[in-house]
Amino acid sequence: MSTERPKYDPSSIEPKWQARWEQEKTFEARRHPGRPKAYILDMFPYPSGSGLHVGHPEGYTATDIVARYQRMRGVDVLHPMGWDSFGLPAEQHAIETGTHPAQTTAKNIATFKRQLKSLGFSYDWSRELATTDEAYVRWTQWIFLKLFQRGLAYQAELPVNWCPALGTVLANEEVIDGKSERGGHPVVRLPLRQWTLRITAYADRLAQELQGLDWPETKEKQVHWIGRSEGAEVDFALEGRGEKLRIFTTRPDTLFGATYMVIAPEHPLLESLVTPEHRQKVLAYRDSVVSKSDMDRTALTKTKTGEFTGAYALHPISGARLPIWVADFVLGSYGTGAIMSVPAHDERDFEFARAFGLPVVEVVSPDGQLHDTASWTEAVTADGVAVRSGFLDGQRTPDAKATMISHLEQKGLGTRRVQYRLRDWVFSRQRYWGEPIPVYFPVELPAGSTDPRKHPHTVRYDQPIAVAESELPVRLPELEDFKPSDDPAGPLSRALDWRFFQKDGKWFARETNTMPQWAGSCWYYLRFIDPHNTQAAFSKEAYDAWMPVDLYVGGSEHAVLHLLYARFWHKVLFDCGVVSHPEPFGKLVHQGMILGENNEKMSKSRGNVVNPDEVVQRHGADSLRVYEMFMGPLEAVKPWQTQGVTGVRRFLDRAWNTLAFVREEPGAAEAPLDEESLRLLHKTVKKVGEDIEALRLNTAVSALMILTNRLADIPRVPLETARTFALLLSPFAPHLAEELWERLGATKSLAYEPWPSYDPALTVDDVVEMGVQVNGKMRSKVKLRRDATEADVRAAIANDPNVLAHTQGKTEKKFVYVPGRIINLVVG
RNA sequence: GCCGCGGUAGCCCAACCUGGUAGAGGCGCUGCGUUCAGAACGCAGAGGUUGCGGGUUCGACUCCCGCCCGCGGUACCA
Repeated sequence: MSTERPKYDPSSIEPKWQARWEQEKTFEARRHPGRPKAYILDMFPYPSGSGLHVGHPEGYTATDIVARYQRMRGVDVLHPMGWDSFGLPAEQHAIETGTHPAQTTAKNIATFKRQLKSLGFSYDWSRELATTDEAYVRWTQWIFLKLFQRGLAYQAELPVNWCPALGTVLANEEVIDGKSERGGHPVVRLPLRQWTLRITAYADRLAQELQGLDWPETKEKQVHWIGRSEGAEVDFALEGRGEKLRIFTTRPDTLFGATYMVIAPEHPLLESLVTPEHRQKVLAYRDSVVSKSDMDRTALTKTKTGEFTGAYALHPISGARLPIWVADFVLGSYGTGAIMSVPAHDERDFEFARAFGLPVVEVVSPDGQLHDTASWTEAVTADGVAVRSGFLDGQRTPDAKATMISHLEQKGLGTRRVQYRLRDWVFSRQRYWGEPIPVYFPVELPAGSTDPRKHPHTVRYDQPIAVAESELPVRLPELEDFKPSDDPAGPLSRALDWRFFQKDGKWFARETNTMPQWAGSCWYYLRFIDPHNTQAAFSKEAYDAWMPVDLYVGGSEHAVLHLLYARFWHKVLFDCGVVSHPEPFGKLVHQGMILGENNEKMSKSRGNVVNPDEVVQRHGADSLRVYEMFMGPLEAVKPWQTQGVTGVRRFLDRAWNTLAFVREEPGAAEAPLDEESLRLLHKTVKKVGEDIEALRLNTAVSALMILTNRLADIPRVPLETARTFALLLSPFAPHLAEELWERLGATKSLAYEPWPSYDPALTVDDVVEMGVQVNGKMRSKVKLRRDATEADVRAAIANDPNVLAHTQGKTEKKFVYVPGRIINLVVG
């Protein structure tokens, strides 16, 4: 063949087209009146120091394909990218090297941006933003003030995991066996003033408004996380005391089966109710538990532990004396931190009762008969009929619950109550590299003190004052030293000139806690619609033009936290009238993780990390993109196969060799396409379009491969066919497609070229081969027109020896003929 | 334990939604062509009791029931 022809060379084609797109601002999002819009969003990355890994381009390629496809269909597309750039690693790096986190962050962003650009994604880079930008922080703080003004941001004393050696507060996951995961330093549980967001006020809406969303199983995860349970709060009198012990139960119908009470080790009444003779043991037990993190408490305690306090509660109806125990399986942070124990009908209570020899009384019976619990090996938790329960006797469980609650409410002994597993969101971090919380407090100076930076003073944390909107953003102070101190107030407390200021002759102190990394990602999708607005977070026009997000793709590790937090903020903004949809993300897809070649999670320590830069260098961005889509279903977890990339590279090579020179062939413009190839072409146009819309990108690639193989086989490819192919390929391998498009005679980018259409009549074959079964077993095949009649079929198979061999001497019982599908002779 | 997803050729995966000839595509393997030889390329080919057991049906990878295995999430939330 003509050896003069250039080979497919992605290393020259790809930079050429990337430069062209950038220069011509091809992908700047513009809204045209009357056109449909699509807001196609990736979860923006945290720009880590190690750069992009092959997992990033998976979701990004999928959205890019959809974005490019939609543009070709005449849809206005918003497809932005930015950086979730606050975060611990940059701060940790600062502590170790003294490099300012802003510097590290800028450097990492530059690397990420270069890598993403090398993959040819069609982002509108003019909308790039970073959560660390002051212009962005300003509006993050503005939203915080909205929460604060609505009473949804409040301060509370909460126990945290404080590690004095590291000088930091640790997440539960970072504490193992009472020691820090990193370094093994002791960790103490310490109550600390924290900003908290009242997400529980939105619990029901967050659960219910999931219903209309096109989301995967993530919806169930969120519902479970929110964990609504309905029940009652009941007050138990304490023997010999004025106070009551309030408990929460979902089974008020089992009240008569309560044989003892259990309170959490952190219960406020514990100290005062424990009797002198039990005091020592109870307090020792409490101390042993309280120092543990929640994780350890729940993970390590398979067998129940606890102590009797010596105190008794009185049953609100029967007046029976119920011993009060303390045990760590009762959590201080859920419900009221106290329970009534009904061992016959609750697994945990049953276990505890057996461990400590407490009585088990049956009050719910499957058959209404009375049973002896002595031989029971487990609790009966199913619904049944109330027994040994006075006025409830004979009632089914649901009725008994309702009856008991009304009774309690009537007598003033308890109330109906809905309880959530979801807790309010601890929103402050004792860190430097985060958004300052835009709040300050009055400072009181005792006589003789004039300057809180030098003299003793009291900060009135109980009187928080919102920073005026006009003064936003509150910027981070410059620090030389990012090291934590032994003060849990965090590094900002050392920036005295920043922290303390005077106004109208009075001293005030700024909040020294910062926001968690989640804050910035809670609303970035809103800033993308109007990223340069200096008057507002975004304009109403921009909102109406682009919102809501039509497709949101990102990892399922964010299924609960990020996606719940963002929805929460959105709903608050909805209530403020700032946004006009109750939900921000219409359709959500989680891409599956890409494993290493050895089928294990990619990690440096396993030595199985694939670097996308190397793949791009070797085979080009188009090969990487197409391979990642071809690996398997987008949502599936799948292993990397280096040989697979080679296979895709061969496909692109073949496409190049088959199509790049079509125009130079004499007579290409008039060359006819044989009927079978024509049908395949139309089938492919149909399938690729449908597959993109359903995000079945693996099978779309496969369809393109089939078409390529066919075109490579026919003697001459017509120019129009080659042009159609380039358009079909372009969302997947945009650089190669643009290059082909140009070689086939175009002078401008194909980015807005109309997506090819197809003739439905050509997408079905009129002659099909059908299987012929006898009694359901395949015996032969026959080629017939799709619209063949039963008589045609009978004629066609009448003399088929393979069929006759199995029907000879038998009588036909049934003749099944599904046109285009199957023929089945049932004989006997 | 509970919830979710999955199990098809040596490997990655189609076909399952909507039952109808088990195979689209890629990798690997075998043979042939090409080559001094290899790589690349081209052509041809082999390879499966669809995790197991039962049910429904003329017909089950597909639908239903029960189990086994793998992965992810969650874990004493009263």
